[in-house]
Amino acid sequence: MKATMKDIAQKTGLGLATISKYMNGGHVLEKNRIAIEAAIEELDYTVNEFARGLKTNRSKTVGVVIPQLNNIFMTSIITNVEEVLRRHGYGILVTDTGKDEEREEEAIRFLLRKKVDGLFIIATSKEVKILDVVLKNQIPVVVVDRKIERLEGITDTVLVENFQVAKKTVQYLIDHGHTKIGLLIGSRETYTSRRRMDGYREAFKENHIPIQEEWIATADFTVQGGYESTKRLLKEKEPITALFATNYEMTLGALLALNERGISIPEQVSLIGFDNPDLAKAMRPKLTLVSQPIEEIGKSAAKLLLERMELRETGKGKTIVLNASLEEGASVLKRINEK
Amino acid sequence: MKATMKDIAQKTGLGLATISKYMNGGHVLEKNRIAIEAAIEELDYTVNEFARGLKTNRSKTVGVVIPQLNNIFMTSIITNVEEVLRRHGYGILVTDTGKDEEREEEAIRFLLRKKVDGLFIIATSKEVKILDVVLKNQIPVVVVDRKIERLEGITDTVLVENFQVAKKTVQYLIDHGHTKIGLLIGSRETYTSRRRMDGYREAFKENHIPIQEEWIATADFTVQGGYESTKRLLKEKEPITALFATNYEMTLGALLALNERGISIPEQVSLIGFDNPDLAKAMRPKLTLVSQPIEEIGKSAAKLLLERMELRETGKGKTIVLNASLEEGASVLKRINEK
DNA sequence: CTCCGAGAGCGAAACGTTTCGCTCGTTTTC
DNA sequence: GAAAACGAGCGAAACGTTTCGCTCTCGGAG
Repeated sequence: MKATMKDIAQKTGLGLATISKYMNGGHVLEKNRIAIEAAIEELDYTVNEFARGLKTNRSKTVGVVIPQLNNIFMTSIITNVEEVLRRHGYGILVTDTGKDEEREEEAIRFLLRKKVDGLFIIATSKEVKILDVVLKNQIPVVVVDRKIERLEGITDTVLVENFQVAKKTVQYLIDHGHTKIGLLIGSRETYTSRRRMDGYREAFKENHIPIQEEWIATADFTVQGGYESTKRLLKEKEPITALFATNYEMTLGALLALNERGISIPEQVSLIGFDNPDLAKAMRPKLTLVSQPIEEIGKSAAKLLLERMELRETGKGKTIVLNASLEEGASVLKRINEK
Repeated sequence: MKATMKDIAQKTGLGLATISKYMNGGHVLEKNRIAIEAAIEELDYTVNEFARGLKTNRSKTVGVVIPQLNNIFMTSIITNVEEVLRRHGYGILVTDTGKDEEREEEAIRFLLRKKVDGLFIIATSKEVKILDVVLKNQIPVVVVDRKIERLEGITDTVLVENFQVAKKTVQYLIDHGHTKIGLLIGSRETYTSRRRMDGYREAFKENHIPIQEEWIATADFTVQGGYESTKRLLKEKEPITALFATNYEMTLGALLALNERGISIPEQVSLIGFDNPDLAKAMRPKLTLVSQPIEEIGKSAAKLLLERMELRETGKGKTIVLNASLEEGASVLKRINEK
């Protein structure tokens, strides 16, 4: 039915090995090249990836393990990873763990069976034990966004400097006279959330300002969570004067809640958001926010993995730390007569 | 290195064919079954999917072609599709076309090379000519959410009844005394947007109410677009009294814009949103919205494709049309003294 | 007691590549 | 001008499955 290399060899009068060589970018005589190309065109030949894989043991496919797909940050990373990899002939097999540790393990096992050449993971569980199996199979892994402590120095990692930027952001609020600052984080277990929270705490500590634990709200990384937590924060006895939301969805939720309550930004409550500069710029007042280099995260991770796969290394413990930046808008009020 | 069937055969003293039979769910004698399982365990054997694929010509992988990943509707579908397919041993190869027709074609060609067993597509271009090649290769295609007219009766399709629900929604607004109704759609080219817009027009027509073209705003399916378009609508000379946003992101954008302007819902402007009942329920006032059966879309599409792949059919032109429903909240005001 | 059929197991031939170790002819080098 | 070096092409042996057409065994029907 479908044409094979043998057919091309027959048609051109060349040997099988020569066709194979051509198909893999090798040099053949000009006249043979033309003949081969003509035959390919005529027979509509394409390499059979199964046979190729059987010989080379590469699928030209990588796995992506993500906690949940309902989140702009995650999907932006996927988009960028996909773009870079596809350009290099790699497809991405996406799996969603639904933030469940068991499903995470299942997903990775599944990808292993599918013979992926490499793996990206934004981890759900702390240890991700199953990754040991992956590494034993010589499959390179790039850990993205959430560090897996026990694998430091073993797998490659791409992270954002969350601690410093969070600290700096809170410092910025403190410098503007705020001491009652709400914080919206995803959960207390997630690496990035913890880092951001630690930065928050550190800023308070350095300024010798006491923290109220109620100011720290876990909002599940969702719009809804941000909305509800913000409402809760507004009801606290010690009313906050500023709010820092640590992802895009929670930022939207906070905005909705504040607006709905008729609380003006920044006059009554100052707000600092996260990600998505486009929206922030369009808004009035222009939103001050922490901007992560989302595109770069995906692209760096992709390039790192590509390199490992090309060289058939499993990873060298290289860690790329990217900086997020605080982009000043007009959503933070300078409080003068603070007491 | 890695164990093969031959090793299992050797270890158990059985023939290769018997092991293969076992691996594919065939019956073997109890004592052999035990021996095989022990050997598999001991040698840590797994089937080599490349070799299997070479023989069977199936990759147990399907392609997913999506216009853009930054959209809850799209990602929810992927999530559901992935869940169902993975349970059946299929992986999903996700490609993002970035709403570009050329990239859409490229993506499909790419998936073809990757030897996917089936394809889901939420189409970017109107014709998607390249699908002819896919079908010629006997690969079943399920068209999701956006009908491809020329393939009616050829590929299977899963759609939402957009026209009726949009008409009904607008009728609902009209019944509540609104005649100046803004509409946020994604673009004028997209199938779903057109259907929703047609429903909107039809409702006006049936009620003999004139439409102002300026009320129809294209907002690119994004929060930002919804936000900006809503602001624009609020500035029109003929001020709208109601707004219908036709996806989740644009709904959020509209909410932001309305709240920011201090326009109370529903007293000054009534709002009907789209998708994501969770947020809608949490909000005050509870948002009236059109709810699409997102989970069902993904699951139906997945089941449909699974069936085709199992039976090695390429599709029979079956169309599943799911109903969206109007869920009443408190974000629409009944205008009494309309004139 | 014989015969038959079902069930289990087997051997070997594919599937379509890549790659190793050759040969052969042409070009370069001293 | 001979030897060496090089580039191009080739044949054949893998890679690890599935599957076709067998054989063999055993139990039950007649």
